[in-house]
Amino acid sequence: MPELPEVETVARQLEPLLSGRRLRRARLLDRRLGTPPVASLVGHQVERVFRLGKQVAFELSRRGRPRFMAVHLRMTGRLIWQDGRRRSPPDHKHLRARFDLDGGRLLFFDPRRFGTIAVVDTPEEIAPCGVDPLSAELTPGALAGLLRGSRQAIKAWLLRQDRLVGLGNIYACEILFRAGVAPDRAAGRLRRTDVERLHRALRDVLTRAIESCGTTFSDFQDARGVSGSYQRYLGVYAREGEPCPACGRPVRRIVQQQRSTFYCPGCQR
DNA sequence: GGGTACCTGAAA
DNA sequence: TTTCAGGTACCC
Repeated sequence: MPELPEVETVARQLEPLLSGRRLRRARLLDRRLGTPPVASLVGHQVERVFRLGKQVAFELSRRGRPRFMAVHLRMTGRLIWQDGRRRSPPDHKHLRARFDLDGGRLLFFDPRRFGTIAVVDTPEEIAPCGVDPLSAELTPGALAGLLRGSRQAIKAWLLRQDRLVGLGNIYACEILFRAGVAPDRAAGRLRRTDVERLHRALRDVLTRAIESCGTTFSDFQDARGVSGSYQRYLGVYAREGEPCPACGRPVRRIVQQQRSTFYCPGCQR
């Protein structure tokens, strides 16, 4: 569940569940995670949970000194809060890290093992360098400035985390569809009206997706896990051959950077 | 910039 | 058996 809306959803759900609880034990269960000093956070209290780019960030503190843990879900990571009274699930398959807090535990599952965990002293050390598409900073003019001079295809450009943070394959496709911009257009060649439509589409699609708690394909549900409903609104993603919801022409799939791009050749120019 | 690699599981 | 997957680090 790993693009901006899904990460935002996870952070919002965890925030009230974890805030104020003290960390009692922290265990990494997969060598691939390396050796972030999670044990040094034991005894700290969770102050807040928030999204930073595509990462779920935890601010913890002890005696007024803040520290931060950042979890990147990558492709298949999931963070699940489990109430203290409930027993651990019998199926601990893919459990990669476990954090015991007062009254419950935070479990990190990750089948593909691409996820990462970092422990740092300041949020700047976590922060990816791009602009958050939902921040007030990203005006249409600012977006035009970022795009200027780029010869990259706009679809590939939207995936660059050093320009905008948080977009992935699903939302890059959906945003271009909403904006009516063809995915192979050169990013720096978009006209002013294209940039304005792109800016609006960024806001509209992401805001709506967050309201829907993100997109979920595999439809498992868990007590406190996340299952979104934005897939209901997807216009083109994973809809190759189906009629475009706007014009009825079949949705087309192409490959850019070894990844699928879905678009409507009628609506996107 | 674009290709390749990193992992595992589900679906074709 | 092969292909595909919501991500990104690292190679030329």
